[in-house]
Amino acid sequence: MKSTVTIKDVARELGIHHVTVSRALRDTGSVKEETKVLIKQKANELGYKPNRLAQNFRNKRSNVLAVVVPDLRPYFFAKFVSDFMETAKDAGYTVMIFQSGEKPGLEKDIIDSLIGYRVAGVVASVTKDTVQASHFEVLKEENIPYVFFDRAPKETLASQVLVNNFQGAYEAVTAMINSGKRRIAYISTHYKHQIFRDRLEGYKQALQDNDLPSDDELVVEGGFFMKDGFAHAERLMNLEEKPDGILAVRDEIGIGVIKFLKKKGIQVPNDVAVIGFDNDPMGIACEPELTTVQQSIPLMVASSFELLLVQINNGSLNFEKKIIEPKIIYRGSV
Amino acid sequence: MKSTVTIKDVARELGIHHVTVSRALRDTGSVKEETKVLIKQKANELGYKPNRLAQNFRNKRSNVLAVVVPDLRPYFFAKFVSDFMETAKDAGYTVMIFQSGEKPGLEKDIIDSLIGYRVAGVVASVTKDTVQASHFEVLKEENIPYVFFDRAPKETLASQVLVNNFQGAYEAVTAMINSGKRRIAYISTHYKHQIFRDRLEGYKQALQDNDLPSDDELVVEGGFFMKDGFAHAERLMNLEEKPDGILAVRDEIGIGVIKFLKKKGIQVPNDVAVIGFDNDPMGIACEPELTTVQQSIPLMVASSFELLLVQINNGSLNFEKKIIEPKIIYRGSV
DNA sequence: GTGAAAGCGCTAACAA
DNA sequence: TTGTTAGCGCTTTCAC
Repeated sequence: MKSTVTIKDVARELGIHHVTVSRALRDTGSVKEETKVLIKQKANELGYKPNRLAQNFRNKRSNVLAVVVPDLRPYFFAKFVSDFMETAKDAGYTVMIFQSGEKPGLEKDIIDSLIGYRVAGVVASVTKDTVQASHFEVLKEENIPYVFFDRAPKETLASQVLVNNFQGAYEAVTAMINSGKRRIAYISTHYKHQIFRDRLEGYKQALQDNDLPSDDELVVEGGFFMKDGFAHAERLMNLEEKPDGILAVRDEIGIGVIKFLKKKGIQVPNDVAVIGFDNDPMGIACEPELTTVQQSIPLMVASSFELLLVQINNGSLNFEKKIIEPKIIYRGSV
Repeated sequence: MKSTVTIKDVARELGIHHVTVSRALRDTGSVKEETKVLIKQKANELGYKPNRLAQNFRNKRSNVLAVVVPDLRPYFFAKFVSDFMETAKDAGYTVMIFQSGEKPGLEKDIIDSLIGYRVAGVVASVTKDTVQASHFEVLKEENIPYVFFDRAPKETLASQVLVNNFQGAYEAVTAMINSGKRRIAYISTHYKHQIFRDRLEGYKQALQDNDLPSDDELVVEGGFFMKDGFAHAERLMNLEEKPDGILAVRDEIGIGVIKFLKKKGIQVPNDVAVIGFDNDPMGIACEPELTTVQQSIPLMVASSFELLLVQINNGSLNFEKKIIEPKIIYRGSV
């Protein structure tokens, strides 16, 4: 049971001072090339692993980045986190992930604990009920930079990477109109959050620009999953005047819609067109394959990371807003 | 720009010793109830956040658990990690996640860095090419407990939570036989890893127990995604003697198979039955819905966590093997 | 019940 | 180029 090796152990073995070892291992200060080689060799031989806890503690800041998402399971977040981790790793950072479970209270606790870990920076997508940014302000006090992606609080002076949701919805609705649809519905999850409202606005604007009336009974909200899409579709198709196109705020909901329509023998896209958001691979599993509004995750990751790194390196917080333009992926449902 | 608050700040404000503050905040040792209340109040007022870096450093061990998975994106891993994080959080642990990208070399680097963070424990599912457990042994030297889940190295003396893959495949094949299928194929990802081999064995055994011949050309391997399932299905259906049932090693592959069959106008399950593994919600998106072999993730999480915690609390490593029995979720593809 | 002392492993700053 | 000193914030041990 060999106990943990420290720089002092390495130093003792070599009959030198542990500070020299520290310098050599980090390629800092000046150490004779010869001793440096010797040190690295010996460190390796003894199986020395730097104690990050001590390092980070001493440096008053860790090399850990925190990512806070509502839920890790949806493909969009899983993919973002996965890609972000790769990017961070390549830059020498380790990532801690936190799930707020869409609960603002939990989100606040997470932020508080993040401070305890003296993370180097935070990337967050807030819960759908997070309107205020107040619980993020403590990060500012601690001088910990943070960047919002995809979902940001309504008013915040932090950097953010957002998707042009208005445009995404606008184009999706326009695509359906272009393929001859005239009565288009919108299924949202809760409206509270800006991104869902932006989509709603884009939807309405597209109708208006095409001289199509907007009908409140075609705008429904609530839920997150296939079953919710299924239920909403049922309600919509029971309307006096049925829709001939449905925009779903998430692919999963869109798939639920398609499943309902098919069950009722309604043709997709001939009778009713469907478009979702997120480019979830699940959309390829369904039949017909779901047309979707894609938000480039690699681009969002790159931007988020960049905006964060600038702040970390400058040691100052700043405010920059980056808008990602969405793109419609045409498949079979429109 | 208020600088960080430490226990000394709290102590000074109250005119007491910082050690007393430390004790009060952790409810350790004996502190007069009255002062304790005062201390907590003041700490809260000043916005004191314990410096975890210092705490963990001083304690020589962090309250961080590491989870190492090949890839965070597949639903199985995303869900496991998500659930595991919840369980860990409730027990006061924070989680660091790492992706090995199915690369054993990277996996080794991850383990090494984990030691630097003095994590309290590690839960890992190894890459499909990890056969030896040698790079995990360093954890043993550092007395860091670890548990394998789902995929473990071939020979290891660490605790593990595995699924009875033999049984899962056996039952899946039996189910197809019971519904009248006689010529059943198996699409695997690589064979290297034990879990995929176990499934192969279960497949073969089921054939044998039903006096059905085993035909090598019905066993194919390679790939991970829908497109791979699609391609394999194409090859299988071009055979002289076509299969009437296909067992896919992953749901995504199974869905690819179904997509191919439907494209060719082959009826599922009437002409060909399909069963996958993982209970990926994606399987519900496809039509017909995919019958699948489910491995209870909540059970795996609970077991993994428990096996890990026992070791952490005992301060000793031990070896326990927990087998989770799979369950077939019947949907429409068989 | 509270305080004083010591030290975890590391690195910045200064000295030689 | 190398060594010495000091201290990060916290907790354990021992003394009062």
